[in-house]
Amino acid sequence: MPNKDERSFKMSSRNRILRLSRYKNAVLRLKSLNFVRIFSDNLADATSVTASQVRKDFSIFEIRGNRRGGYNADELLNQLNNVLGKDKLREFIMVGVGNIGRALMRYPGFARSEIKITAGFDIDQTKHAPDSDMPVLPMEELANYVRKNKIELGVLAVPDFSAQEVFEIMAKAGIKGILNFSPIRLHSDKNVVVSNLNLETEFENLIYFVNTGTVPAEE
Amino acid sequence: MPNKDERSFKMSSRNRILRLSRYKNAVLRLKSLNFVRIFSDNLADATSVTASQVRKDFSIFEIRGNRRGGYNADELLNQLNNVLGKDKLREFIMVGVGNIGRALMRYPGFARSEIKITAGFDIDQTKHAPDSDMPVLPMEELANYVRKNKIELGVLAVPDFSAQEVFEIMAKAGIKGILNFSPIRLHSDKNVVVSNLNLETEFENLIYFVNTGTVPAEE
DNA sequence: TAGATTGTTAATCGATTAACAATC
DNA sequence: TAGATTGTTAATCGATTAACAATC
Repeated sequence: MPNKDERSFKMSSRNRILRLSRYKNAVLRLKSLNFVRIFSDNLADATSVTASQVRKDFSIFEIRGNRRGGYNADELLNQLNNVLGKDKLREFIMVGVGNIGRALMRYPGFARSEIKITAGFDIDQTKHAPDSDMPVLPMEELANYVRKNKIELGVLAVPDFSAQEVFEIMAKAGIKGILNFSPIRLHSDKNVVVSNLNLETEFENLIYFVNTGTVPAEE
Repeated sequence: MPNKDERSFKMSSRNRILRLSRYKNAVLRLKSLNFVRIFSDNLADATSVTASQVRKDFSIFEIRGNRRGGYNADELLNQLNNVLGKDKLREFIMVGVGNIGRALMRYPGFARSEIKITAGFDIDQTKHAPDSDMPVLPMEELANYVRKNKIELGVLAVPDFSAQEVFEIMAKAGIKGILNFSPIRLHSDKNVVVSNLNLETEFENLIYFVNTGTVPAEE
């Protein structure tokens, strides 16, 4: 839990949070161009939304600017990072060290961010590497590792036939949020938030819009 | 282009198409349980939407059932596959054969589907493997390969600093649809459909919903 | 036929946008 | 101060849901 008040948590749609991530990325880019003040119009242009939408989103998270002076770039970045939980390091375990799992463990894009995958778990003992600096451990050690290291987040990247079973192992171990790359759609109960990312579905979506010659709405 | 009439193409939202993919996956599962007739209520349960939503989605794509008898499982699967372009093999090139690119090239989930990555391209010559059955070729050969093999679709998985440049190479070569895994948001012009999938953003989204203890709406 | 389910229309809900008063 | 931009309210738009007549 971040240090902010419970009051500041708003029930928000997935799309709104996705936009906040994009604003954050745009602010990073504008800052690298030495912007000190950023206007809602700047962010609107950079992320292809309306300026009204930007101000509305900010307003919902009580991100306040300066009438006439826009938003201070540093402050804005801080506030967005705060909402997105980038105020401190977030540690993940990777469950399933196959193609996708291994790729994510090595993904350099996380290096600059506050996201870190600290260990992998797999049933295949040929993949085990307990002494690596990013260790791969047997599934049996998952619960213990999660407890000892106070891990709350995990990525699930196992084949379809074991997804449900592995989900339950993770939930039982106390994992609170799972990013699910398996092709099985998992349903979150009260205790675990699940975010499903189905690769085949993403490909199918692109194929549809290419076939029809239409353009999908911006996410 | 699929064999269907232009008239049958509806301008549709990304979310609607994502739901069609899910219905399709649910139908596959129900068929494997020997279902012959499928009701809108069955799909509603299986995909966590309302039965009204299912019928509305079908109605928009002129997928017709039988009053009283629901939808014939085989017919329904066919019609959904048709809309989603799974009526024939779709060939992709992979541009950027790093962690993510390689993982997708080897992803077994595509084997059963009508999605195939036929070749990879990379500037790093240590990655080149022109004689492999899934060849990795130099970037210089991309345009030629695309033309010769009539490729329309591609995955972009290069680092941020080269994303824009590589996008333009792909567009110029005649690629019509790009699934973009790079952290740079690309914008589609009239000629190329771009679908952006930002991994960091997906992680941030999960983190937000775990932190706030709220549950994201079903996509 | 009687009963159940579709297909579609109308009602509702939520998200986006426009407009503008507040104010820096 | 005059002018420009925010923050918020009201209007619009689009997507979801409810309801029910059509019909198998």
